Amino acid sequence: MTEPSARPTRAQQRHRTEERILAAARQIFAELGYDRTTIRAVASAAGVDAGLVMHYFGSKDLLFARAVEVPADELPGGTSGEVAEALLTSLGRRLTSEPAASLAVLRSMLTNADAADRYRAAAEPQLNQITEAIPTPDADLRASLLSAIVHGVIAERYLLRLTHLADASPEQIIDLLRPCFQSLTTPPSK
Amino acid sequence: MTEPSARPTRAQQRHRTEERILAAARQIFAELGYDRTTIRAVASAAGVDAGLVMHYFGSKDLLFARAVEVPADELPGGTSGEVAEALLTSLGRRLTSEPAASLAVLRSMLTNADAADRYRAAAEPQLNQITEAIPTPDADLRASLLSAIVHGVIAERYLLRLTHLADASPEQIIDLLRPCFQSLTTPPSK
DNA sequence: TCGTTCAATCAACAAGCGTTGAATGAGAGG
DNA sequence: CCTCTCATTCAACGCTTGTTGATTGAACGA
Repeated sequence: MTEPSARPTRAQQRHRTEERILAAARQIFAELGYDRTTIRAVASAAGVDAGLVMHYFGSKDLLFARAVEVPADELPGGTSGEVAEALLTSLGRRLTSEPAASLAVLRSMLTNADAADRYRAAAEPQLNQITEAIPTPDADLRASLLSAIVHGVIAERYLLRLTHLADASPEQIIDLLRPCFQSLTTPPSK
Repeated sequence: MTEPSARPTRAQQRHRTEERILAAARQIFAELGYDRTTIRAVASAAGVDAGLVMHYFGSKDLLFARAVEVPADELPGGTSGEVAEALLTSLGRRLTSEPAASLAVLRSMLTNADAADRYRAAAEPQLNQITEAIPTPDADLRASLLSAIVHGVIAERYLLRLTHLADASPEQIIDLLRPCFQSLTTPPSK
């Protein structure tokens, strides 16, 4: 008979503390980027000692890796038009909720090689999916442009906080971008 | 009679050294971003002592400010179609030559508040120019999206080096983006 | 020519960083 | 109850960083 809110077992305690550290790490990495985030700051935000963070995660790099690992959301393939619409709804999801983990990657991407690799790794299957759906020889370039647009919009909305982009509703942004995505996924009509 | 290649005067010598430091700073800031760039690395790349960099520029922040100050290139106003085309040629210019100064800003933007302000300050007049040319109530959002696209493409080409984007010719990229820019600068036709 | 200026170097500081190893003290297991 | 485990803390290390002040020596002005 395990009482519901009894004293936690050791394994539970460890797991809770790890999660608390990871949550703090995600938030601070997202706010400050990799370089400016210190292990001491993460530890103090999680209410533990810096040594404990090292003891649990091994190094700052490994902590970053654990903090930002996230299941890449699936992007179903299909015709070019379907992929365009799927990309738009995926963008809409990322414009509605604000996942600290992917913001941490996005902010650290330009200065941390590991974050850049992680970004590429997360982007690659999506890029391939898009590429296959576009029936033109320059499909890979078109897919890369789509990716650049998505991440440019997210970066300027959440990280740079350009006012007009930060205030707009996701639907408004998506509606404005729909013709762009359609023209990039569709071969020249003539 | 000032011989052409005589021993340089003191003022000349100082100016040359300052320029050498600034060039090194631009390159290293562009490669590594603000945080990872050290004054010692800049000094050594310029072939001088780190103390001299401080003596000339006062602080790392001021050095960064001097290194990335750049005359904002003019963007002539006009009809919405003209602005779209002007934006495209401006993008083409930035995809052809590779100005280290603006890459330094771009790379440091997400982690250095000064770089972010600088980016905003450089983008604002262009944004206004674009906004005025678009005859819709959501003109400012459209302008912000155009800016996000431009910088997203540049970032993924030069900083992240996504292969398909890095290899493509500027003309190819511009041709693919033209419909996007036209749809964003033009009110819904129906 | 003499004193001043100033470009340039050198050595050092204080602070902050990631990281380590020993110490503590409370749970787990027999 | 005794022992082992392990979550957690603490103090310290070696290093790098931005920044400073003294110092040198050559160009400059009178």
